[in-house]
Amino acid sequence: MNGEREATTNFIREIITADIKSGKNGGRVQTRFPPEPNGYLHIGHAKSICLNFGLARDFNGLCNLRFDDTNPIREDEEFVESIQADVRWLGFDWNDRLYYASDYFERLYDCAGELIRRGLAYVDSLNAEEIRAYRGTLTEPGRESPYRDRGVDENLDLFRRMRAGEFSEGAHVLRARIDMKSPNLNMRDPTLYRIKYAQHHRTGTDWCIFPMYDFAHSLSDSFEKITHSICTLEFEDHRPLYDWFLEKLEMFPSRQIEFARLNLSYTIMSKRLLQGLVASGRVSGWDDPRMPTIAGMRRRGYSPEAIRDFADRIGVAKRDSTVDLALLEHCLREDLNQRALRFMAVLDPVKVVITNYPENQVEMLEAVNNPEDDAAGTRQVPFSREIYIEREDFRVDPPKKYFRLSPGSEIRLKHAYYIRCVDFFMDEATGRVKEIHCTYDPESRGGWSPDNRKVKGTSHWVSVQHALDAQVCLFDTLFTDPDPQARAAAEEKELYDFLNPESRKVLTGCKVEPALKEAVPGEYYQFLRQGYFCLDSVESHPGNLVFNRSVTLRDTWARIENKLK
RNA sequence: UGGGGCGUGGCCAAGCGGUAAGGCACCGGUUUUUGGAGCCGGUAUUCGGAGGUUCGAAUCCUCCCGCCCCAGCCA
Repeated sequence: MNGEREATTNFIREIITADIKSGKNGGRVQTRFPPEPNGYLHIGHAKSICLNFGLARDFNGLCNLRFDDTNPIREDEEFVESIQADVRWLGFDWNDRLYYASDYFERLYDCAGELIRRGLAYVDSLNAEEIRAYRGTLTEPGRESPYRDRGVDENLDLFRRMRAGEFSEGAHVLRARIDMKSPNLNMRDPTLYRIKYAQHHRTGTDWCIFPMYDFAHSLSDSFEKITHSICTLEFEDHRPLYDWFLEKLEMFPSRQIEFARLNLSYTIMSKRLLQGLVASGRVSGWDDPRMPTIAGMRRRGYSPEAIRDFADRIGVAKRDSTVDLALLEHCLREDLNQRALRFMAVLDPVKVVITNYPENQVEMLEAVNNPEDDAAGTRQVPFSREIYIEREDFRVDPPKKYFRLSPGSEIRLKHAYYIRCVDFFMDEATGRVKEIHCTYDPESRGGWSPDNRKVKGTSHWVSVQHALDAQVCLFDTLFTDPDPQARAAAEEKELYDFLNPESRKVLTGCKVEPALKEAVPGEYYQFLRQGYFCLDSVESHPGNLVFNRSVTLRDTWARIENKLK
């Protein structure tokens, strides 16, 4: 990973640095990214991925990929595949260290047995409601289950029979015997195993008992000799339990460290809610370009470099925070500005006839592919008597400071000639401008004039007879409120009430320069003065170009015009 | 009125007793064949509040206030 910005230090790096210095774990650093395969990865996961793999990279360590697949009814193979594809696309490699918690089911079962033998776990036959009632509340201690003092042999037998499928779901659970009076609810005899007759995506029907997160996660980390187990803040209360298992079982002491998950303005990060958008058809799928998912962002035209840079810039801390979407967009623009090939595309075309330009003449003009990168070279763009320019680049009554085309004014056509507006025609029916007549200055070929006169405006354009038709999707934020969840809760409304009806606008009849015929998915393009675009990997087909706008360019004029109002 | 965390500019975030980094956003200027990009400059007398310790506190102590998380056989 070259040219990567140096991430500023953070409390986790300090902990690791101190651990290495003190010789803990022999100076070894090993982390892991442990997704549950029950949905697609989103930008919040990207933060965690960059953190875990980044730490391993920077401290000469390793980072494992481990699927936390202990709940068969929510998990699916589709997600284990998408997750691997997304992590790889982000630029990280787990080599041969791909693990599944389900691969540890036998070992976990043995550890549970050992806990029973040590008198630290028991089979409880209370039902779910009873267990909840016995747990107590935040302010009242819990009560011990009447089954809490079953003997070791009975517990072992019951647990074996749970595994053997002798009981129905909910009949029994295995619980740790810790402290029903603990102020930390997680320590009030937490459930370790529950019975579920469900098809598991990997173990099929081999198992009908499944370990709970706390038990499986702690031990899995230890099995893999994870030195620093990094998770989000809501697991802080689970740490005593995480440590309890490893201590009681005398296992490798992985250390859990918690950091604040990412929140991003104008979107949501909850897997459950994202799933809801997909299921209800409010978006086209997990990879809808408006989704904050890795798949959605990839399809939108985000680069892995931009996302990694973003992850480095937002930092890692324990404070709840919501990062401004503007920072993400900035990271994308900064990356794409360096590498995106420039093209001209007219999204809302209006025809211009250059009345003094010879009919039937076509000349090829040289255009720079990327002013930020000489190596990108140049291309030839066809010019002719009739061209399209952007409708908003012409005003019958130009406002102050407007220096684009208007009756009598002169502008530069990028890479081409200076043109001056001599006439225009309205469409009676729509009241819109139908056609503009201009004259061009033959001396200004290439966009310069011998007399060095200044033209303030430069417009992009496309030759009518050479233009390619294209469809362009313009995206805006998925929600209208920076914090739609909080807003919905505050106003007792539905989250969906704050979906942005303008989050996706489809433009048809756009005119793009002929070179774009060679456009391919996965490439990044800049449409001059408009923004960064990419070919839609799903909708676009040869002869039917569909571009997605990844992010706009900064638009100073829009800002000025807004202020004038 | 249980426990666990967190409070530094609009949004992130360094800072770890020696007198408030950096980024984004914003505002100026400059430059420009993208009103893009670039470049230069500006924006916290102050670190949730109040006391205290100290020659000196965002950093240490005390109290107060605010926000987040926890009562799944979810992760």
